[in-house]
Amino acid sequence: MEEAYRPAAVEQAAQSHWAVARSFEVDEQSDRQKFYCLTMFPYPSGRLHMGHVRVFTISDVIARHRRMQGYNVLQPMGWDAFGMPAENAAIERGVPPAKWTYENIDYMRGQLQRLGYGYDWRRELTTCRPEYYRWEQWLFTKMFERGLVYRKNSVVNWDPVDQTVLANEQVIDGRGWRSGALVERREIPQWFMKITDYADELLEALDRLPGWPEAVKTMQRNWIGRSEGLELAFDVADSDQQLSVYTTRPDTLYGVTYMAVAAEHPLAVAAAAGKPDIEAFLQECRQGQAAEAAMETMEKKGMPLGVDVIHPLTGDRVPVWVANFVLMGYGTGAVMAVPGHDQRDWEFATRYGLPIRQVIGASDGSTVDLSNGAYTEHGVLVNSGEHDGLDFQQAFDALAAHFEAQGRGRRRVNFRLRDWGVSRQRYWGTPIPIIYCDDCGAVPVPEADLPVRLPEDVAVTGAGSPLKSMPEFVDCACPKCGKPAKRETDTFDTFVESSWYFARYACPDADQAMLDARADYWMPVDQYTGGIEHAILHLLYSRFFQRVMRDVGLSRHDEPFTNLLTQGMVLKDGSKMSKSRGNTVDPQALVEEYGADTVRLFMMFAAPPEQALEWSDDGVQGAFRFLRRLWRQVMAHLAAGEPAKLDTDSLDEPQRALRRLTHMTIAKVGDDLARRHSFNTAVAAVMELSNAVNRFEDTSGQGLAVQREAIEAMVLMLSPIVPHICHALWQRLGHGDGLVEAAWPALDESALAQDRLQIVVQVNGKLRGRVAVDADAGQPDVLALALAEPNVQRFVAEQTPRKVIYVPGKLLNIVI
RNA sequence: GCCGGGAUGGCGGAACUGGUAGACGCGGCGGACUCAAAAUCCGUUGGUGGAGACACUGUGAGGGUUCGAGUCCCUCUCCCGGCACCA
Repeated sequence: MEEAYRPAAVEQAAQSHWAVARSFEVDEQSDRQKFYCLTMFPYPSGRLHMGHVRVFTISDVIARHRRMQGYNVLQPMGWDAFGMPAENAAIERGVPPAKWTYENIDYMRGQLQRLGYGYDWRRELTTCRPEYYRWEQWLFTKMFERGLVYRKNSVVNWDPVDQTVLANEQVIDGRGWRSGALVERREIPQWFMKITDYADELLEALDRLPGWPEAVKTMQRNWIGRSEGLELAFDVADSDQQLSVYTTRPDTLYGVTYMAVAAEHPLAVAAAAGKPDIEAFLQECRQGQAAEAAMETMEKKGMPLGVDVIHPLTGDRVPVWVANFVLMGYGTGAVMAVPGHDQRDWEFATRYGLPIRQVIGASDGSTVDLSNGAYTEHGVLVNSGEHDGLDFQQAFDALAAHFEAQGRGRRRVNFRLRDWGVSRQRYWGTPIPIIYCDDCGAVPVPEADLPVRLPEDVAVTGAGSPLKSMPEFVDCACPKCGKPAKRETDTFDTFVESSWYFARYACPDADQAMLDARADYWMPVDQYTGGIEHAILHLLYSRFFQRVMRDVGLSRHDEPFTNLLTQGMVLKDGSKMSKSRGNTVDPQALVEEYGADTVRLFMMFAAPPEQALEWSDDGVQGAFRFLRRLWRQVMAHLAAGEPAKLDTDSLDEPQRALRRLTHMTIAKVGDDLARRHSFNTAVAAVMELSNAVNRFEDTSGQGLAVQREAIEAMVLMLSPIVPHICHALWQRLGHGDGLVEAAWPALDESALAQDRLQIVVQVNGKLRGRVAVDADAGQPDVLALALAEPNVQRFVAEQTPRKVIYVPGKLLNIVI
């Protein structure tokens, strides 16, 4: 009786072997090349979901494959442990966020271990622990010293009923999720990090990241949004004030027919004094949410302020409007409107009956029609006085020089990228290490007093941060003058923790410094894997922090991640599987029913990693069936008798054919795993080899030898994906417990040689037949054979080929 | 609204550099084994026509380039992700 496949026992045995042998614990003492394989660490939401299983399995497959190729592989795991869900759980269930978080971590760690991922658990990081966050507090104080952080007002979603700041996702249809109150925009003072100081470097370095997907680099380029333009001051009529604007289209200056300012702009605020209708409009502009998507999609509205500016070239009076789509936080909070040549300005002008003036003509002299929309191409200036006839660049240069000489304007490079606001009015985060003193202002907490510990035993109510009502936290002495002072109660954006954790894994226990020499050994990350949803924010902040760490002398690297794989989301019912949407599928039940290997195999086989994967319960069965078939196949092979020693010179044609497939599969799977990250096709290729071995019934000595080679290659090639069953099969094949240390199977190029090839024959590009030819046949031989094919004859008939296209070894196309 | 991506059988997907569309798997259908079922094994499976050989047709829609287009170009539709406080 054959031994049956029992996943629970097989997986338990393999995992305890790895644990006892400390297979995945690595250090810097190695003569092998290092390979740092990392996934974006999870938020401990309670249970693993399918998105986690997908990304961790991808990374584990890459890590295990690299090990087999001889690299010294580091694969760590940790917890992005601060964040809103812990506070929400606290509000709903009364559990303190710390307790909830630590319990989730313990549960999820067990789930990860059950899935058999090859992590060095000695390096586990938990960002809500003071040993971790003290170093980001420390880095913040270093940035403070260097002038890389500052405080300014910025806008938040304000819930006027709960008297609290809301996250964008807590605003539903413009109302607070708990109170139902209409959300308002409110400005409060917040801390910012000067990521814009690095804008140029962050942009240019993208050109030197060949290991990143183009889509991600394009998104980051557009996000940084470098532009060259002109900053220009308009004089306010009947006043000594000026109104400054930034424009990338100074060539359209003669087409300005109105100006638009933000509701918070001083000019608007001043104009509202004593004018109830303007005041009412400004009030209306404060309604609504802070999210940019909301601002961009809302109805464009405005109102004249009754103030004019003087056009700097024509001297005409130009009316100033206040408009709800102009944001005080961007640029100067004011724009010059050119409705003839800017689509948004055109729509606004059309709505309010403002004049639309053409000042740009088509370069080819064709007529420009402004009745259905703006003409936004670069063209030639018209109706522009002495500047008529200039092209975009000539006009730009002429006007810039003119206004620079006048002192009224200057050329400026502008970025769409804004400084990173890191203040959050929440409890469950890293305390911002600042003390406010009436005399000394904002003072960073001295290094000796770090970390500023977050009190963990608190009651969270949902109405503001509990820190504010904790005198033992707030009240302190000014580090400079010693007078009574108040501690900052805001905490960091949780993106701060995830902007440097990758480096800390190298030296998680360092207690004298944020990073030590071990980080230089392991960094940069060789392969970083995570969700495409992080393409901009997390990845850009991490690139910024890596440079800050470099500039304060902690690292010698510019970029944190050499190669990036952005895996698609696991969707259910067409949208992202996430805790907040409540549409998760629990992998635990599947692991219990089929085992970790089945779940891993299914995730890798169901879709290519970059693509979104629409979840379906079908298919898991198929993965399980394949593993059972594989198991039986090995058992049947072992029962068939002892193979002879493989003698490649004495093989017959079927034996050579199986051997060719074995080595073709080794080449393909190696390439699929390392270069293409195409795990689904790697699995498919091994399945094909398995099917071929099943059909191969030769039990002679050499027949069994060729089978043995195929089967051992299959077990080795599948081992990164389904390591437990392969560990057990490798044992049964007589290799002991050593699979985890085994090398990737060697490719025998000589096995790939073929002496006959199949050539596809087309007539006028349509498939009409196939011919078998000698491997060294040339086009004339192939053409002669092709013309002899009856079906090809039918279509060629008496006609003379006009053209023959031959793709050597593949295809012949006869054009008639 | 802006930026990025996607769409291929009943389903997940394959086709890597413009060269055989549908590999591999799921599901379906037919059969073997079984008292029966499950499991397993064998065969078959895009659509239409045909006994068959084979032909026509087919990769979201419409157009184009090419000997040849799922792949390249243009226009459009729908879906997904991001938009700075979800992580």
